[in-house]
Amino acid sequence: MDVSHLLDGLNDAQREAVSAPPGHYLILAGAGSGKTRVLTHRIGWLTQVEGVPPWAILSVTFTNKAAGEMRSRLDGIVPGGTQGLTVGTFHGIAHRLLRRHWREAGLVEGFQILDSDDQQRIIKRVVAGMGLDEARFPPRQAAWQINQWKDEGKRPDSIEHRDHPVTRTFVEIYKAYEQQCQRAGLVDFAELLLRAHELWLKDPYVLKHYQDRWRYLLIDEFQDTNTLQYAWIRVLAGSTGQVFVVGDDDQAIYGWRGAKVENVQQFLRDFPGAKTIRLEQNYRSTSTILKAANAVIARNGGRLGKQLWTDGDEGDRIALYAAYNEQDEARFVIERIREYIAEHGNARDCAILYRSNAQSRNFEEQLIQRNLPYRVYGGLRFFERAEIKDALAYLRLASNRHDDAAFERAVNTPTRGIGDRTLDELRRRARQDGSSMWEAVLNEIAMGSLAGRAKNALRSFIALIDEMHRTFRGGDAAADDAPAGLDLAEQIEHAITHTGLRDFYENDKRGNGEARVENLDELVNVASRFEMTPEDTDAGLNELSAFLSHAALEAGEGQGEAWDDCVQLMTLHSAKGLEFPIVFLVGMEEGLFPSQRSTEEENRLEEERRLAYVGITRARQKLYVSHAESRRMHGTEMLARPSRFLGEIPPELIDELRPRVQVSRPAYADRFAGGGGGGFEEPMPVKLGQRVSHPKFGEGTIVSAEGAGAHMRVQVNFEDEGSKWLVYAYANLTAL
DNA sequence: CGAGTTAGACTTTTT
DNA sequence: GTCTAACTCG
Repeated sequence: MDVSHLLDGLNDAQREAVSAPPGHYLILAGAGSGKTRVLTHRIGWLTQVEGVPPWAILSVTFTNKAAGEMRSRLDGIVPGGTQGLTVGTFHGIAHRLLRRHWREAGLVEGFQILDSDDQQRIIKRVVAGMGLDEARFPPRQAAWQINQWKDEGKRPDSIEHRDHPVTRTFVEIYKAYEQQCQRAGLVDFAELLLRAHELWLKDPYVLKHYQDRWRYLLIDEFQDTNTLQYAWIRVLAGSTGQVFVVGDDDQAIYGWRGAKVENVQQFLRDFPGAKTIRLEQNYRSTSTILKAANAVIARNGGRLGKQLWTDGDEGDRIALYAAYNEQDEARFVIERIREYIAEHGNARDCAILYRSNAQSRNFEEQLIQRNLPYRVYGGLRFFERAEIKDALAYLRLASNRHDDAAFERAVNTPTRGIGDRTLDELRRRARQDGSSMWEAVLNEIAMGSLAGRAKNALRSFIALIDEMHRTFRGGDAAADDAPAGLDLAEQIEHAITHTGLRDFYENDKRGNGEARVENLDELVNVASRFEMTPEDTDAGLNELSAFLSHAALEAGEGQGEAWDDCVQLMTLHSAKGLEFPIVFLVGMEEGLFPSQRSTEEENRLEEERRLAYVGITRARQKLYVSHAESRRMHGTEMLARPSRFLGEIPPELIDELRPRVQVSRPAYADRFAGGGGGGFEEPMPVKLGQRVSHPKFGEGTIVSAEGAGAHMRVQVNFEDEGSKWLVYAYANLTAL
C-alpha cells in the first residue's frame, strides 16, 4: 500500500512523530508547527502502516470543534478508513460510556446533563435550603469549589477539612448537591468525567473491556488536561495502552480552571520510556513575529524549552500604537482594517484580540459606524439562551418529572401565577420529604395546604406537563405499544405553543421578544435536522434524550456564519488554535493585560505571558499591538502604563506608529512597566476647576483634560485669551 | 403575585 | 457603563 501521502511534505520532526515505532510519545508542538497534521497523519500511519484496526484508536480533544476538525481532516487522509475510530471530547466520550453503563455507574436510565447555569441554580437552592447565608457561602463560589473538587477526583468523604468550619460547610453543600442531582437524575460536566473514572476503578470488567479495545490513545492539547482527565488517561492506558500526547507547555492558558501544565512533566515520569519530540518549525508567521514571541516567552521559567523558527520571510515590523484612550485605539484599528480591505484584503483576514470580553464594545461601535461587517466570538451560545432553555426545560420535565432544575425553570415561565411564596413552600416540602418538586406539588395539592389561587395554577401546570407527556408518546391511551406520537421537531413545536412560551415572548415588550421568537423557531428547525448517532441508538436513548444531551454537550455557536467575510473579534483565550493574516493585539496595558489580579502571583503572571505568546503567534503576516493611555473601566476613567509584555518585545522589531512629540531621551524602555507596581492609577495629576497660571496666556481655570502621561492635554479657560487646549507636559502651568 | 427600581459586580471558557 | 439579581410597591 502506498503510504507516501502520510509522510510527504512533512519535516523531519513531524515525520519522526508520525512514523514513530510503538511506545509512548510526548509531542511538544509549538504554535503553528503542524500539530493537527501530525495527529491525523499519525492515525493514518497506525491504521495503514501498522495495521491497527480503527476501533482500537481513541483520539481525545477538548472541544467539539477540534473533534470535528479532526474528523474532517481524517477523511482526507484515510478515506473511509475511520470506521470505528473514536474521536471525541473527554466529556463526549465519558457521556457515551455512562449511557451504556448507566446501571454500573449508579445512574438512572435517561439521566440528563446539567450545564453550568443549571448547576449554579441547583446549588443556590441547596445553599438556601440548608439555611445558610448566601453572602457567606456564595453559590457561585460553592459551584466553583465543587467543580474543583470533582476535577481533582474528590468526593465529599475524601475531602480533608480538619475542622475548618468554612470548608466543612462547603463539603456539606457538595454532599447535599450530590444527593439532589442523584435524585433528579442529573449529571453535571465534571460529574461525567468523575463517574466514568470511578466506573473504571470499581468495575474491573468494564475497565478491561475498554483497555483491551482502545490500545492507542491520542490526546490533543495535553497541556490543558486537569487532574481528573490525566487520571482518566492513565487508568485507560493501563499497562498496555500506547499514549501519544500532543501539547505545548507555552500555550497552557487554562490553569485558572484547573488545567495542570505539570501533567506534561508528570507524563514523562508516569510513562517510562516516553519519548519527547519537538516540533519547532513554524509554518505560520513571519520571522519577525516569531522572534517577538520567542523573546516574550523566554522570560518564563520552568519551560520544557522550545524555540520556534521559520525559513519564511522576515516580514514587516510589529506596529505599536499608543492611543490616547480606548476610542482612539478603536479608531486606529478600524482605520488600518479599512485600508487593508481597500487595498487587497478580506475583512475576515483581520482579527482583533483582547484580554476581556468587555473590550469588544468600543470596536463594535466603530465597526458599526464604519459599516464594516464583524463577528464577535464567544458570548451567549444558542442552547444557552434563556428562551431555548425555557423550551428545553418543558421537554426535560415531560421526559423526567423529577428533574428539579427543569421544574424550577418551567414552572413560572411564562408567568402563570406561581410565585416565590408558593415555590418556597414547595421547596420546603420537597426537602422535608426528600422528594422532587413535582412530588411535592402532588403532595401539597393532596393535603390541601395551598392557597386556592396557587393550587389552581399548579394543577393546570401539572395537567399541562401530563398532557405534553401523553401527546409525545402518541395516543391518549399512553400504552407503550401505541403508535409513535410526535417526532422531535413536532414535540418542540408543541411545547413552545402549548406552554404559552411563544405568546409570552411575542408579547414581551423588553424589545428583544421578536428575536427570541425567531430563536424558538430556529430550535424547531435544529430539531428537525437532528439525527441520532449510532452511539445514541446503541445506548438505548430516545430521540428526545439524545437531543437534550446534545444540547448540553454542544451548546452551539454564538452567532452568524463563521465564514462570512467579517472582521473577527475575540478574546485571546478563544483565539487559541486559530490564525489570521492580520492581528491586532489591543489593550496591552498593565492591569488589563496582564490583568491586575495576575500580577500578584508569579505563576499567574507567567500564564498571562503565555497568553501574550498565544496572541502574538496568531498572526501570520502582520501584527499590530496597541495600548491606551486612558481607558474607561467599570465606569470610571483610568490611566494605565503600557503592558510589560510590550517591553519584552525586542525594540528593533517594533515600529512606533505615533512617536511622541517630546522625545527628549530614547525613553523607549522605561515607558513600559518594569517589575511590579503600576497598573491603573487614578487619573489626572491636575484637578478640574484648578486655577492655573500660564507664562503667555495668564491666569485661567482647568475645565477639561484628556489623555495621559506625555500626551495629557488640558483645556484651560483663560481670563483674557479664552479657552485653549494645551499639552500639559509643555504648557508649563503653575497651580495657583 | 408581578412590574418597576435600585444595589452590586466585573478576567479568561469548554464541556 | 451595563448586566443581573434582589428588593419594594401597587
